[in-house]
Amino acid sequence: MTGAGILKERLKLKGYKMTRQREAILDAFLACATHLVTAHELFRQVMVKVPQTNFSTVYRNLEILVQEGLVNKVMVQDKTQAYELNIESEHHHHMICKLCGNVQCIDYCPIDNISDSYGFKHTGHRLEIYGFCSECLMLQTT
Amino acid sequence: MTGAGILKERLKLKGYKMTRQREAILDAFLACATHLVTAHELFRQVMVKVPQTNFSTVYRNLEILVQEGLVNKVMVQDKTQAYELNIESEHHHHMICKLCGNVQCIDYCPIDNISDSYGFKHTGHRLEIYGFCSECLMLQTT
DNA sequence: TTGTATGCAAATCGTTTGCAGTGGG
DNA sequence: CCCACTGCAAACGATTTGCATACAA
Repeated sequence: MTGAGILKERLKLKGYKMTRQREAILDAFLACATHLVTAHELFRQVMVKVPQTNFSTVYRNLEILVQEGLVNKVMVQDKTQAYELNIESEHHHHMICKLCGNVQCIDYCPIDNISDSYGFKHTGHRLEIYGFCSECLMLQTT
Repeated sequence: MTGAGILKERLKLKGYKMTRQREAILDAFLACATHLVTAHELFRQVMVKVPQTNFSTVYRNLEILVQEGLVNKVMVQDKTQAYELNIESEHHHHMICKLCGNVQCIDYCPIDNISDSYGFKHTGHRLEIYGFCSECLMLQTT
């Protein structure tokens, strides 16, 4: 197990039951959780494996993941809500192309030691970098 | 003029007509645009001056401001859409309290020279710092 | 006068909720 | 068996749109 079952394990430990729908949702989430996932993308993927799954089931399970702290609910500019894994080793930020909307991850993080200025206790942060990805840049110059 | 009329001027130059509602919306926006404003906050403020103003008018004007590049449409985690002035001199970031939701501005910006790595052309960014504000921290320790 | 801007009401979209039935442990 | 989980349908809140009217230029 490459950690692929990490969400299932955590939920089982917490006493959650493992239904077909939930399992499909967790699988689908892990399959694409290196980047941001919307509820709709997730729903679409889940439907492939467990076609009767209901949209509200997806939302309810996402909400459980958020409440258990396993997943962050996240907003990307001009988009709908998205979700990402909340595992320390996964800390990273995003570069978002303003033309094609493509999202790249970067490990670089300049915020590590900004904490606790202004009497504010820093527990986390979110950084998004906007611009143009290399593909779109090339298309423009041709 | 301290720049208070900057939005009006720009829109007039572009050929937009200046109605009472639009004027009230722009005034209200400028009055609180040092921080993030939601459409609802704005609507509430506009209603004080021009009570018959309709919600869709507020939305339509915000959309115009966004399209003219004068305002950024922005998402803050777990909140609804918000808007902020898009003027260079206003560049700053936010610290958002996870308890009371209070938003503080910080001028500090660690991102100035991250640009253009990974073949990505950096044109802008968004940084939000989450944690607990001093008031909430005090309430917790008492 | 003329076309832009507005008010109103209805539509739309994403998300949430109540309730009755299903099924995992 | 029992309670958590699901499906369904309806509610909900934020935002958008169509259309007839009002008003700035």
